[in-house]
This record gives sequence, structure tokens and C-alpha cells, in this order.
Amino acid sequence: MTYESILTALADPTRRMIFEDLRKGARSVTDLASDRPVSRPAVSQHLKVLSDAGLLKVTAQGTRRLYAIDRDGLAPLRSYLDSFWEDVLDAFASEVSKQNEESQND
Amino acid sequence: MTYESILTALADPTRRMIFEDLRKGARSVTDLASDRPVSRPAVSQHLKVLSDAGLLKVTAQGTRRLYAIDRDGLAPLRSYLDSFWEDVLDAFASEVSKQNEESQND
DNA sequence: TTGATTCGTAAGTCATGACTTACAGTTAGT
DNA sequence: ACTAACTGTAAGTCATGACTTACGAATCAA
Repeated sequence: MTYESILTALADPTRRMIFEDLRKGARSVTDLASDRPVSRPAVSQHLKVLSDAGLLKVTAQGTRRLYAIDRDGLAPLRSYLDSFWEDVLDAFASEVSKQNEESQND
Repeated sequence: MTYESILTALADPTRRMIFEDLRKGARSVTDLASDRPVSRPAVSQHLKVLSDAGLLKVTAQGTRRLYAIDRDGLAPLRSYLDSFWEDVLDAFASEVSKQNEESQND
């Protein structure tokens, strides 16, 4: 939900691999674990972190659980980056105006 | 430089606080450490991580070093998010077309 | 019901990294 | 040259979290 949890979720390399595997479409836990050199419970724990961050959506299918990327999951992080961009521009503008005042006092 | 290093850099709470403090403008190491409940060396180490990730630019000023946000630093992470958005859309489109094929076979 | 899959979680191990103190280097002022 | 102020780094401690194995729950087929 928050950009903090998204950053924490995507900071781990293994979690990023899993997340990027889901680019191609929904997959099950065992399926995801078969590719990587980690155990199935490890994948399950990573999926929980990604889900809690709002990055995944789950659909039960018999005994299997299909995990897929939630299209709106990355939105909070994107907004965070955007807000930063604006603040930096503001700081830059105030710096310019300050230098203008200083040059006037010469 | 890479989105991986940016994610790692921004994942730590203390590092995020430091980074967000720099929104208002450039500050020195001692200045940044005076606000937070961490030692000055800790801040210095965090600044190194942020700098290595390309998020900061440094300007020497006497014995002091002024750290400021690099405006282009977040660009790789932004591109990463954008590429993800496109991939998810592609997967969604292929899923739609697959369902169309299945409905045709009914 | 029994067995086979698939999955989540509890418990425990171990490595990573965030923090501290101590030390060394650099610059400005007297 | 000496002192003071500011900083970076080395070394060591400690907590967090990523991983394992073991176990229990849920679903489907026989």
C-alpha cells in the first residue's frame, strides 16, 4: 500500500526475480520455485511480502494459487518519485532566486 | 546508476529520512546528523550509499561537504517502473486474446 | 476414506548490513 | 606550526531478515 513497503519489497534481489517472472503472466508457487535456486517456502514468504505491499493479486484455482502483478500496485511508488521531482525543482528555483539576490547586492 | 542500487538505497528508513531532508536544499554531514538520532559516521555511510546509487551530488566547501539531490538520479528507477507497466499491459492483452480464442471454441 | 498435490506457517540457523567508537586526513584561522 | 572544525574510513557489535526443514491445512481424484 505505502511506498515504503513497496521499496522494501523490491529491494531484495530474489523478490525482484520473482516479481519480474510474473511479467509474462500469472504463475503458481511451485512453478515459480522450480526456476530459482530457492525452496518453495522461501518463494511463498516472498510472495507474501509482495502481496502485502499491494504488488500482487491472488486467485485460488483448486489447490493451486495463481499470483499475478497488480497493475495499480506500483502507483504509490510512482507518486513518491513524482513528488520528489517537484520538490527538487522547487529547491532549485529558490536557490536560483537566492543567487539572483546576491548578485544584485554586488 | 542502476535501478537495483536505487531500490537498495531507498529501502532503508534512515536513508530515506536523510534523502528527504535534502528536499529543502543542500546540507552538510554534521548538519544532517544533528537532526537525527544517529551518529555522524552513520550519516556519512548512508550518504555514500546514496551517492553511489547516483542520487546525490557533492560540492566541497572548505572543510565541509554539501550534499544535494541529483535531479536525474531517480530516472533509472522511473524507467524501470515504466517498463513494468508496459509488460503488464502486454500480459493483460495476451490474456484477453487467449480468452477470446477460448470463447470462439465454445 | 485414502492418497497425492499444493500451499502457508512455525521454528531455528546464518549472513547481511546498520550502528557504534576510534582513528586519520584535509582545510581554515591564529 | 598549531589548533579547531569537518569529514571519511576501519574495526567490531548486534539486530534484522532471508533461508532452511518440519509440520499442518485445504482441495481433488481414486
